[in-house]
Amino acid sequence: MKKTSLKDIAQKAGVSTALVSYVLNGKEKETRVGEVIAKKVREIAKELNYQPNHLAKSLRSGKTHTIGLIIADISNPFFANIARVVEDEAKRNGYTVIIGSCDENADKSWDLLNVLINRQVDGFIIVSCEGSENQIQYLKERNLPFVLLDRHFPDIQTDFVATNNYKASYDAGIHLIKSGYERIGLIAYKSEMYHMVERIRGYKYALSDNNIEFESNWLKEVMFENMEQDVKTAIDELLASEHKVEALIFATYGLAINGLKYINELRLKVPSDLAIVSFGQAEVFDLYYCPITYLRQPLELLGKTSVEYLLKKLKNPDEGMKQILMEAKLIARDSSMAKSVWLAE
Amino acid sequence: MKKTSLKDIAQKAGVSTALVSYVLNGKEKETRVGEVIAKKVREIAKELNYQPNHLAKSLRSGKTHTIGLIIADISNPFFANIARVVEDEAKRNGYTVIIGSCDENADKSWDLLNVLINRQVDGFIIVSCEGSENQIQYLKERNLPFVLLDRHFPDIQTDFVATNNYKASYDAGIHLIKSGYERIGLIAYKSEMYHMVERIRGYKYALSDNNIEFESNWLKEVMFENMEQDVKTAIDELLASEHKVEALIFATYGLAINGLKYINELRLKVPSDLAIVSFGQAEVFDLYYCPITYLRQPLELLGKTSVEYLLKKLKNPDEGMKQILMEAKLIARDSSMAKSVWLAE
DNA sequence: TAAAAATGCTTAATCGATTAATGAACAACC
DNA sequence: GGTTGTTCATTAATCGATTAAGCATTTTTA
Repeated sequence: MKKTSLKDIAQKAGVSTALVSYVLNGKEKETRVGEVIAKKVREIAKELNYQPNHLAKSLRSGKTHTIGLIIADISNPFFANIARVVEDEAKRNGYTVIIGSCDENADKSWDLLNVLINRQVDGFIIVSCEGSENQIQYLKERNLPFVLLDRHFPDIQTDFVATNNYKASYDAGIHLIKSGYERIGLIAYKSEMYHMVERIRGYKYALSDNNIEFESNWLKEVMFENMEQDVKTAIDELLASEHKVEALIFATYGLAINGLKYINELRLKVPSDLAIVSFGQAEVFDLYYCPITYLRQPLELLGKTSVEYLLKKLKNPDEGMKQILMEAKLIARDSSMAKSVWLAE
Repeated sequence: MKKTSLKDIAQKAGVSTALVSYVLNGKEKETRVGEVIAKKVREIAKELNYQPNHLAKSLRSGKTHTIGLIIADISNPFFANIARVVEDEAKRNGYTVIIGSCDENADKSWDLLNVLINRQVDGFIIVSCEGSENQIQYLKERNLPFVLLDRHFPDIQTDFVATNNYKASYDAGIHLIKSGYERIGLIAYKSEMYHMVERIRGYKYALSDNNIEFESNWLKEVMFENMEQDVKTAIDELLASEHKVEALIFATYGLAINGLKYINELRLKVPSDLAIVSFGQAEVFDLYYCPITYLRQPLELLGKTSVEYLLKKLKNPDEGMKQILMEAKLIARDSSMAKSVWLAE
């Protein structure tokens, strides 16, 4: 049995499809449809359980009520959760989301973008990956609406909703220093992405603002593609006796996971052998034998705001540019316990 | 600048849109298009960077090349990963996936289903939640193609791809018994879902096959909605002196997370105070101070196979029913270490 | 009372692609 | 020369909904 269409209703009511369309779109007033017949049409529509055909509507209107969400790495629970928030918020507004993960790969991101453009999504929310600046430029040139989420490019003027990574990282450093640690390392990705650059900058400033001279071998930048091995090497080096660090900041969730695994292997005790603060958030941090201090980003708010701004742009293409930085919150746990506390034990 | 359409090409080539359509769909032979003009059309199409309009195609053909994926709980990393696999596999076949999580809520699942039907997805892959049998029946009645993934209903004849939960659970029990544990508890959900019933059944049979008499207070069935508190109570009861268990199986990832948190709180040592085996898989299990033994389900294969079968059904609606059970693999780690080993330490 | 305005509904084009049916031009055959 | 066949291309309907324009009526206005 086929779906009921406007035509079916029109036939049954003995009127034209135009009239049915007017009634069901609440345009009876403007188009002067008779009350009696309007009521009849509505009844028949209900009776036949009429559901408008999205495709036909979209074809006509050019609007699909669909948002394309491109995520740099969906296996990261932070992103997975943000995807969920975006999906929920979009649904609340009558939009459907098509999600794609590019796995930090610009080529894959480009493919995804094309699939989504082809599907005629109305707009994009994008967590960019390294080397995808050209894609953002492309969207700008083609005048396709989008909002960057969590990551942005300072050299490209775009809307974005992101975390203040400088501040977050600075806070992490300050927190460790206040807890009595001085030799503090940072494991980050080797990347030119702005969020990473900012995390490194914040860390350095936290040190220098507290008269701790930054030592270049406290900073380890590892390759995403070779993370597991690189993190091990980095930790080995950070713990080599000459410049042994007593605390360590992980610039991402993935780095923390790999780092903690290795720290376990080495049978190092957190925080007495090595204090830890990490970006990202996940159940692991709670469950670790010594719960991990982490920077909680305003996940819900980031996701919701990005949807909100995108939808605003869709409604009004001339909407002004929005560039929002939100603050992360440091959640202090035992992994960065004040040095004095465990020294006393 | 608007997208180029068939019409634009037709105009530029001085032919009808029909001819252009034939050429670009590779039907030149059947429809006897002249070679010269065919070449010309192809060149113009390339020059104008023609991309067919999905909406128009879909409207005409009734096929959207889209799959609806309904997941019971996307915050569970097992499901998140399976969603990824499904998405990748679908993309490889030219299909786009629309994902929705119903958060184990049948009403939400129903809403999702309707959104997706409305979007005219070609078919569904569904990880069902409790109380959604009627939805499956509905799909059957309306003759909408679908494949159940990971969970299925024994009373409804459908295609499905799932894990042999009985066997997995049985294996978990056997493994613990072989490791020297006898008083073994199970924390599961209170649920009539078949996968849960099977997990309980497997556990019981493992005991009875080894002449261990099952004690009813070894089995704790908790409410999904009140998991955190219920798990604590369950563990408290399982450890109450009269019927203290020495090993514990968690029937799901979520239960394990909550359980392990509480076990940490209680400062119990795994495995000497309590040995652990869990369903699910996630980085947490590796990272726990005592790595957790778990049942690895064939995630990739489950996802891929479900897509494969669904696509087969889409191509040929009369395709026979497929009901596949795959085996989980027990990954032994320290949390279920042989009793003799830690007794000796 | 004739022109203007309001009322209630229909026609037909449109979005972009597909495809059955048809047609025109020319060659081949008896 | 008329019939049949082949080749190459066009016409027009269709998918389902939207909407500007148009067409009868009836009512109002001058």
